[in-house]
Amino acid sequence: MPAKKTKTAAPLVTALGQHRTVTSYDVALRAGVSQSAVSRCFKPGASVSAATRERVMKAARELDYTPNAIARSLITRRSNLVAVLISNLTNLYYPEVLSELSQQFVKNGMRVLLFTLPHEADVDKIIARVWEYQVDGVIAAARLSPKQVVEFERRRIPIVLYNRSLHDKAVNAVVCDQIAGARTLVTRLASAGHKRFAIIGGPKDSVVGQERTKGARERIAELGLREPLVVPGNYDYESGAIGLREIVRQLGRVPDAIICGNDVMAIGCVDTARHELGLQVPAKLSVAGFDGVEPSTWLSYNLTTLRQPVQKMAQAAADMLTALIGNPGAEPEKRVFTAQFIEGGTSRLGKEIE
Amino acid sequence: MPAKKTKTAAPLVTALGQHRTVTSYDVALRAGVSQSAVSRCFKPGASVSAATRERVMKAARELDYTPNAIARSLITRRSNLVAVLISNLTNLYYPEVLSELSQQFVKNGMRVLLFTLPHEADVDKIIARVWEYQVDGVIAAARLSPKQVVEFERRRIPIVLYNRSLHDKAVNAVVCDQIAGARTLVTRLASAGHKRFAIIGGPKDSVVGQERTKGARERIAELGLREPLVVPGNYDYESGAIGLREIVRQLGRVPDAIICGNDVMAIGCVDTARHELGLQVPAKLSVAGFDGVEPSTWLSYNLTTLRQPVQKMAQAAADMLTALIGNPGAEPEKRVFTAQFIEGGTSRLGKEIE
DNA sequence: AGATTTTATGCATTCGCATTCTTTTCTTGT
DNA sequence: ACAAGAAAAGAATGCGAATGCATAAAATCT
Repeated sequence: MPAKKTKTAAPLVTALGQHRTVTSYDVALRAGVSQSAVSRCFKPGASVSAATRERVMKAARELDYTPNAIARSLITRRSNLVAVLISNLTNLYYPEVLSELSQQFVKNGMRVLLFTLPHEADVDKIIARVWEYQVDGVIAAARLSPKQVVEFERRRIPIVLYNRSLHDKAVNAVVCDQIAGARTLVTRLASAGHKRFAIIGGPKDSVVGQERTKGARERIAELGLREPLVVPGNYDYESGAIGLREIVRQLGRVPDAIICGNDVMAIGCVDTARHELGLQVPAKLSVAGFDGVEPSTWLSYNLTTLRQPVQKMAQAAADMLTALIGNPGAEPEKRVFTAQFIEGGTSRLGKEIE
Repeated sequence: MPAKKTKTAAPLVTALGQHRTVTSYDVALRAGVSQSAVSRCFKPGASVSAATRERVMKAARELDYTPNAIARSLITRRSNLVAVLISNLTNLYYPEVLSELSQQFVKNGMRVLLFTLPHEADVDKIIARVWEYQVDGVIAAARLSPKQVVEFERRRIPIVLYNRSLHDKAVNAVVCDQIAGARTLVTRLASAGHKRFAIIGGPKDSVVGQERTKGARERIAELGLREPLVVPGNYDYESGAIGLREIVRQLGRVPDAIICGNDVMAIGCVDTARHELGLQVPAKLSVAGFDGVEPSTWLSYNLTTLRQPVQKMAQAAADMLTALIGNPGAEPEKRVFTAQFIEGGTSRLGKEIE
């Protein structure tokens, strides 16, 4: 019969100088208690006497013991990891989101596993990596196909979409009302006398971009104004420049106002107008964007834009996901925020036209 | 005597509709092989026959089996997690770094565990969270005290500092030669006739900022020019504005050139000069920054700056850390990169002064 | 003081997978 | 056709912590 598990543990440092990690068992040995006692000392609210806790904590400190979250996850089936999927950190808007999300999750005792999805990359392959880590939940601030979203649900991983949602399916999401925002923008510009609009839209696969364009077109139509020229963009500075040139070329003239799918394109548009085409903004052309990123507030631009309440939205997303993790069966919920209209200085908003 | 482990596994879906996760054992059962065989099928280069691999993979596909990285980490003692510590994602410079790092690590088969360190927060507390997850290594692109860095080494967690290093201790680091960059800047400006310099420096605890200031002062002194006024800054837009006002106030005049500790402050400085003080840049004042972030290239600024080779640096950092993880005993190495001087349009560099 | 409840502690087992060791099966040479 | 060696598969163990269960100790009640 093999000997019962002996009390003499392996040494922490072997003859070769390799180090073992300190385990709860080592602490137990040093404190003269059982491993379970040590475990309980690190679990808030567990039943341990003050004396035991004292001794265990002392031993733990002396050995520099830190509970192994990996081992813990294995048995509790909770990794306390949240995957955050983000398309494009170079997008100015996303770092802000990520930063806020990170803070919120840390506050809720969760850790953020970051997945950046470069456009070219095989998204499916990267997503596959998500399963492996048994994340408790996912925030998706990236373009996922409906199929991909459904896949998360099928695997019972709570997912909250950030600033996007699905047309044909109820899903947890935190969004900003893009259509309302775009309509406001048009309304304000139109009532200040703008008549000819053009739009530099977002990429085809961006629902947010589609909605911004859609809202603007709708409102323009409602107001009986001429249908705007819409050129595609890519959300980057260069797209704003190219878009403007294209608009001027196709129209053969400069429109009253250009609505851009985001701030960075608007900035590119303003710069190109001023520095390349010699067009005064806003005197000869009004430009507006979306998002309210920091550079939009810089004096050179002072952009007319719709600022998204990023902080509130990130907090909502984090809270929503945390709630879902506690209660996976909940009905999908969609939290809609409203963007704040920033008047800015890149558009004539005081009836100055004509 | 208790019955030997029976072959009939628990059902995947219980009566209550709760789902178990699919394990290698489930796959084994379905494929009619042992659990070890399944394990081997997912280990490249392991000894498995083609027939077995076929059947196992089929079963795995049918059950949607994904190996549990948590369990794997526990036994292999490799989490394949890398912690990335970043101060301030709102800093424009860092998202680029993070994005590159993330790509690189994913390419190397590692996952990024993100830790953002808000300035106010208790950094030690956040760092404590790093231990728990048994990360294989750490990239620190945040202000850590030497004590904190040493703590990582004591715990034998490989760490690579990004864009910072320690004065009194050899440590793995990827940096950009700030002093050389600053000297180049001064040299170029001075040879174009700039005589009176002022500096908007970085925060006191930023080594990078200190070096930039130091390099500039040194070179200014060497050239026999008047000692520059140095005002402190915080790396943000507002600091550039405040810095400029302060410089003008203290000097009672406008200097020939202002060197700013980073691009965003330079942008704030340019904007304030142009739009608030009515000072033409570069005609009346030259401004230069550091980093080469995207907005520095925008037409409104076209900033004179020292662009850091972020991509190369991030790649170097990722490679260095990956190497360290494979070979923890290696000597600390410091990889120094050189910033690229971007002439830009915010400074008179063609002997146009006087 | 004895009975009963409450609180602490320990034992043994478990999470899912990798790996060592052993056994079985398959090659291949003679 | 059979032995010897190689290759493949299986059984068993353990990574480090949490937890149900059983028991011991302390606290409360009668």
